[in-house]
Amino acid sequence: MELQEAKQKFIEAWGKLGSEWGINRTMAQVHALLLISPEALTTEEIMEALSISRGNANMTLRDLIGWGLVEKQHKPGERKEYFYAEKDTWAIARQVAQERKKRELDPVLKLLNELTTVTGDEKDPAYKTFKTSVADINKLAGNVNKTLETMLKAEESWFWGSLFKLFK
Amino acid sequence: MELQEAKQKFIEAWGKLGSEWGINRTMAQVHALLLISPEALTTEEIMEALSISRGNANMTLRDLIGWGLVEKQHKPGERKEYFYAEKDTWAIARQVAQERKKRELDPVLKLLNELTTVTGDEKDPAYKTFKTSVADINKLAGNVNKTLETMLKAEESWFWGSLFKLFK
DNA sequence: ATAAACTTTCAATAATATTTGAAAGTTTAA
DNA sequence: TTAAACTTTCAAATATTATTGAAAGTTTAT
Repeated sequence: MELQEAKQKFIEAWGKLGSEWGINRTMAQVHALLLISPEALTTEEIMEALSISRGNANMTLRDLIGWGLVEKQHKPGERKEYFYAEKDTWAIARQVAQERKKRELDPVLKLLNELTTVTGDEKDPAYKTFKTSVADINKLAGNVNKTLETMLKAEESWFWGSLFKLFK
Repeated sequence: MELQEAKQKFIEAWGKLGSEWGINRTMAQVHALLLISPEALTTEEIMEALSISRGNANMTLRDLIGWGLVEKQHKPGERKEYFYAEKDTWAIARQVAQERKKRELDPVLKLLNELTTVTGDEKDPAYKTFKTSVADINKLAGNVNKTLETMLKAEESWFWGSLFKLFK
């Protein structure tokens, strides 16, 4: 396969994967483009490469910066802003995990904890089932949370190394 | 908090979480409703409880069955179909992980492997960066894949027990 | 102060995803 | 068979989300 075709497919696949996981397709594609680019790119170049508008490129880049996946760069003597993506995959994974934990898991955990205080009639099956289900989900969410927290602190080698030792 | 309000909030939160992770909001809500219901429910009851149309209820239930999260039940002497959700949270987590792995991770892994065979000029920075990035992502995806496979086989107690020992 | 170079905003538009509801299909009982 | 009870389908309508592009805003150099 030629580089040009491979790039194309990679960007497409990354975009699809992103959209399947609730991440804007364009955002994933811009990220993919920057990931495989050795140099930082300008807004113009990104617009051109992905055929998107200036407004879209601007907002998407801002979001990516918000996720901690991309940073602005300035070249001496130039007015233009350049955008560069973190290339360390483990760092990317941690960053995404951290953001989604903060934005989505934490609020749910908070609510689940509140829901465990629900009052009702112990004889009522609806009440009992509700309590059990919520308690159960709460426990799993707590476990996921702890695992993520460990992962966020961990070095890649330590994390996978330990996991593999565990899983033989 | 009263049971009625708590149910409401739970269904809402589950729907929101689902939509943030690329799962249709209604599907997540129907799942939530069944999760906290001690009895199997009919299509009518689900339509009523969530104010959704018959067509929507029918399709959503079919999808949930496709995900292995809900099953049909029949009561003797009745024509109506009843729907019941698996209540074991660990089983749900495994089921979801398995489906998403099959539908989304596996195809990406396949593509990534193909992309590692890209040909090009070793002196070309674009080529080198592409190869490195893809190889790196491929490795991480492989690790995630192996971990999921282990998780799919694992018993809950063993899985989290081991994880906690590991993470002290 | 002015203008060129560049970035940001956001109302309008387009694209995508979800939902409806009525008709068609199926199954069961008599 | 017939009809009632129930389920499924899918084209059309609606709702949601993403994108455009031109105007407004900002910064820098002269």
